[in-house]
Amino acid sequence: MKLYNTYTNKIEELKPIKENTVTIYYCGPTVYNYIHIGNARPIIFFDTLKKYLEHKGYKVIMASNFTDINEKILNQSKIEGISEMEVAEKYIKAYMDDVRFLNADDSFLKPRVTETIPEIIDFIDSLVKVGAAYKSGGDVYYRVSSLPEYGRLSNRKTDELIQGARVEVRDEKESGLDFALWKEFHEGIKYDSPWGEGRPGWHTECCVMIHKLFGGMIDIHGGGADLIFPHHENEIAQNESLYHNRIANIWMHNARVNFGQEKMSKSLGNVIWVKDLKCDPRAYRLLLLKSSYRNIVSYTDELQAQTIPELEKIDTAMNKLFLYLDVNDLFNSSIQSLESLDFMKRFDDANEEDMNTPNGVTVINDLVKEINLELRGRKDSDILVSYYNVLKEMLYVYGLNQNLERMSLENRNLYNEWIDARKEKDFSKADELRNKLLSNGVKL
RNA sequence: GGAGCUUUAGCCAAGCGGUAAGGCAAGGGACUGCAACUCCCUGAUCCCCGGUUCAAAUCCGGGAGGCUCCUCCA
Repeated sequence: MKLYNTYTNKIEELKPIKENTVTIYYCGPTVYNYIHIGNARPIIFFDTLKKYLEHKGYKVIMASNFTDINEKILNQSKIEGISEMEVAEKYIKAYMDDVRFLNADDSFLKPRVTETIPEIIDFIDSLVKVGAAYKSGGDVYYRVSSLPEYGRLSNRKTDELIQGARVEVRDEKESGLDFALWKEFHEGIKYDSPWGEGRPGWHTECCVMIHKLFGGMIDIHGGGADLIFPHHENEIAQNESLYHNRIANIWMHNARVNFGQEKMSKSLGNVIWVKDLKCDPRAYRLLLLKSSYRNIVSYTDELQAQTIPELEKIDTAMNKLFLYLDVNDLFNSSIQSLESLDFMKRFDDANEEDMNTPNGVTVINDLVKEINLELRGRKDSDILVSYYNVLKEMLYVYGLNQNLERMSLENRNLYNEWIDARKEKDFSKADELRNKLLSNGVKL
């Protein structure tokens, strides 16, 4: 499949390092607060990418980290009056709840900074030894000047960065571009190191975790586009200095979610927490899938409201089809009709093109229409079964699937009575049975 | 000041040189015991001005909006 690579600014063919296996890592949250619907975009996107690759037969190993030690966490612990560890635990749990709420697979690897400290210290130590980093006071900094190609990912030249730098240049750095690998720290959680008591800097953890988990280069490194500079640029720099590679063959970045015309961010305070989403979370997923992951989405309540009937239409078709197969005992067939294979191919073709989910959604809509026509018309069993199998697969890949269960024996009897009552034009009895079925949770 | 992205019907949106997908909303019709669902029909000189080409929403130049990054942020 083709994927847009931020590193080369080109759409490239995905060529897994190890045949039939794709390794993915994307930057996870600093766990000091709940996540908002913009933070949910990488969760949803990479979950979708993973499911698509699995649908195509790849084994996917995906990891996403937790930054569980950080000054924000320390601040939050003071606000909440609990320890840093407790803050981290609380928001990791909340994050995982949100992941499941968003119908994303929660089985990815979840490395934590606090579980990677020895490796991080070794890594920094090695960088010092090769001259790519230096100690200054109790801190250690990466020496950007040691890497001529610094800035490749974000298309920046170091002299321009110096001109544009708005950060105050701190005396302890050789250059304003240098970034901290280790910071002297004497409060809260702290670790002993060759440079004294302190904490690791933010940019080091990801490359160390990747190396620890995967033992070398990975296929895809992802994250929000905001991380391209400086975070990912700095990750690459450190890795280049030590391992002489760029960590991942393909760097993928999802665009942000705005709140209306504004940027949505915790610091601006205009956020919608995932846990506070009013609608079915699948409707939010659909909202995102209807746009390319590389385009900014401007979230409004109106836009969200618009996707709700769209999801309902898909659900309705699926429910009707499921009910029909249930009542007629047609689930056992694994027939794939030519028609359904054509839909599947169109769906795959869309996703092969850098995860063109808007076009994938179009295929789902087209299939939904065909299902409705078939259910209204000839009701060919083979076709209906194969449509079901294909739609189910598509909805699973996009995380729009529901958990449908077959009717109980009791409901099935009620259902048959309902059909009979309608045939006999006993409408009051029919309505009664219908209400009973609906209250029993049967989707008619 | 530097870098980049973006502008397609009321709204979302695809499109990557060959004559504008799809969805939502709206209007009209069909189906239906009621309700819901569903189906059919109706809509765009692709921000503006030049240029290249037999052919441009698509390429080039200029202009005007909108956005982002260069600073913690997915």
